[in-house]
Amino acid sequence: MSERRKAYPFDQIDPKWQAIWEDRQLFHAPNPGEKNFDPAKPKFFVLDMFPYPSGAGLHVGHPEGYTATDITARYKRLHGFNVLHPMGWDAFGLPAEQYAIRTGQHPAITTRENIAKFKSQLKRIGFSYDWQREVNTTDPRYYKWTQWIFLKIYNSWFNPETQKAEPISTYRGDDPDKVRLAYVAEVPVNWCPDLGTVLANEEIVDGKSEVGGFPVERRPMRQWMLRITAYADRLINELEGLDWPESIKLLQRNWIGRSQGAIIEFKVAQDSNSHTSDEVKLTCPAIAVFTTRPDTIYGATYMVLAPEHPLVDQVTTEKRRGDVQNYRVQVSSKSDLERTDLSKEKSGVFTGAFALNPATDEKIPIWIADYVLMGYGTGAIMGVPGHDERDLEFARKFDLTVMPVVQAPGKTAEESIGFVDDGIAIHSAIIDGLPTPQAKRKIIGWLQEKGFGRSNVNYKLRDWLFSRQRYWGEPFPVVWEDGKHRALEETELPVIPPALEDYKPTGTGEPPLAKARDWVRYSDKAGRETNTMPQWAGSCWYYLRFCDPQNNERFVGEEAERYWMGGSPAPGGVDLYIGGTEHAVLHLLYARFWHKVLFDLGYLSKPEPFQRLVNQGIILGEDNRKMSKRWGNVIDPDDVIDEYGADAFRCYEMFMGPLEQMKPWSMRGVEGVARFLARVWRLIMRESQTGEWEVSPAVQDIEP
RNA sequence: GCCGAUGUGGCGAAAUGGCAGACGCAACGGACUUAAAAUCCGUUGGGCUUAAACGGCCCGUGCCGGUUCGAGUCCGGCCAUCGGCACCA
Repeated sequence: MSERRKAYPFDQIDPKWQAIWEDRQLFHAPNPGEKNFDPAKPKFFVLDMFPYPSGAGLHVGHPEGYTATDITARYKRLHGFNVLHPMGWDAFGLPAEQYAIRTGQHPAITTRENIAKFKSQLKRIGFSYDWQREVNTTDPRYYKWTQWIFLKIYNSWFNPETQKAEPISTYRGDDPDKVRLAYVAEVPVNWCPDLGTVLANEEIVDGKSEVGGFPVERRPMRQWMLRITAYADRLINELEGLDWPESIKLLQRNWIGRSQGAIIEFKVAQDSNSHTSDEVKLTCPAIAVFTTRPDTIYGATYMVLAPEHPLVDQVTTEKRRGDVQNYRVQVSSKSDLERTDLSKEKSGVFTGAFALNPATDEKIPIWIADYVLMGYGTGAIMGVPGHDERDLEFARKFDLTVMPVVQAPGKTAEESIGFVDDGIAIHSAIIDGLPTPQAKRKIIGWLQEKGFGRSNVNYKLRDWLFSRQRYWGEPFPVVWEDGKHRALEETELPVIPPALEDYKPTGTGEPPLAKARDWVRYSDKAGRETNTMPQWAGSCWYYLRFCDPQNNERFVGEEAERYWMGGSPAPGGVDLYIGGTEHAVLHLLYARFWHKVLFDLGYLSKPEPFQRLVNQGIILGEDNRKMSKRWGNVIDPDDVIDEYGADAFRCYEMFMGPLEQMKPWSMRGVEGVARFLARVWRLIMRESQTGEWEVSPAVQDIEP
């Protein structure tokens, strides 16, 4: 039984043209200085979010965005652009390492095999990538430069005067280690016992690890941090000129979470403490709070510290010490997840201490409660139950004084309780009668004058926790000597990880690299840093490497960078970047941060990497559920191409509906597209008696 | 709770403010075939008019209102679904 004849002979067409593309290297984009480079052509940089080459191979979601960029690339080439359309591999990562733990096979081998599979699948679909520019983040020739960029970050500080990163040599203070953009800190981190590593805030979803969904706990550990908070304002402001979906810009703005407000110092009332001594008076003079509503200070009738606040022990009275300790233990035993889950109901305990409201001079009680988070602001708040929902709920539960100090339009003072928007200040002495914005300005001025406070901007964004206790990642180009860290010289790069027999996490938080004693030993006195960088490191700059992937002298050549990333008069940077929304606050924020540091240091032409961003939607299974082995609804692109060919596959990917939308796969839809293509084919071709395709007699040359 | 997106046939969907439903799926009818599959051709939003066909008419883009000669499209207010954030002071 011979194979059924294909209505459209894609089995002949696909390989024929793919071989021709390959032979003639038709999709290679020449760099300035290369032969065939035409300076008259404008450039166009079309980028896909490069994949992690997993063992499972491509799924139909990958080629959706890739098809869209490929169409754009081909269109732009035909319109006379020099088009940079590259592909590569974000290949450091957990699955290869976990496979290594199970089988002992080195992750580099697994990675090489997976890349080969991905690459052959992409070629079969017929994408017009410039394969001469392929990059792989796990290649020492690539991560040498990832480490080099880390050195640049380490050897820089953020100058608040210029609002720019500068070489650390320009820093005039006494201890440069305090201001480096890469620094070591003992901080409460997200420790994931199942993964045996710490994770960044951005990698935690609902109190669980984004990868694997394992529980995450807080514990203090010594870790490498990157000072991304220094760039908070620029990361918000410079979103402005970008052609990105509004929703993604918003996600980033919210994640950075800028709030304009004031820090106000509340003195602890001296006679409030039964065991008050001179010592306490000296060591515990005031508690700082952050508020966005300094104008409501006359309504601050109590104060709350986070249970973990360092001053809790000092202010708590002997009588209340037992209750306070119990509450703190109770809170600390809850995971972050439980803490937010059970948070509907307010809880807290009185410390027995009182603070002085600087505006009213009234004594107000100091409580601790877990609705105040140590990680935000100063870890302490002034409670204004009249004009904050949470404070009102707390005050009602514990019977604290509620006072209206902002009058809502058209309401009486009493009716204005619970009003949280801008209104008119009442019962507020010096700011009485002022609308909220003026009241804020005036009270901040007054607080500043009296030395009680100052205006302040606060961010939700935390510094980026940059070290991982893993094997399969970039080693840090850092050594430790006498308890101090020291960066290696550029000439010592790349730092290549040691061969290991056993890749297992130690479980203690000590990285697996620590097991390689010989490797760790750098000199008689110095030992290597054994943490590795997170997977995001490689993807933070891969688009730059695509501009000049084989350069051994520099992370990217100056001329190549200017040409592909500069792009005057166009806005510059990557002209079109397509990928999923899942990277909205991860890759897309981190990459912007690195880009800005390199820009400040003079290595790049433009402050932003990705000018235009489009998010593709998720492709669901035929049953309208997310594709997953569990549901058995996963579509393998190879199967589709076997049956219908690359053209039908690609056409269907684009035919399904708007790129940005979430939508279900349909095999019948693929079939329909295939029939459509066959009709187009037969407009020109017909099958002869012997079964050969020949030009239809209906098609004739016409004399011009 | 806050923010964002979406809402059009039986289904996936299309439509610079200008003939709503292109294209595809499914369904139905037909051609080819001994027959079926495959393939090809045709019909297909709802209703009325007509013996039937042709033709003609009315109603239709979640709901209510507005702007406009004209609204799926623009504006205001609801409702529903999906997604993100969520004690952020």
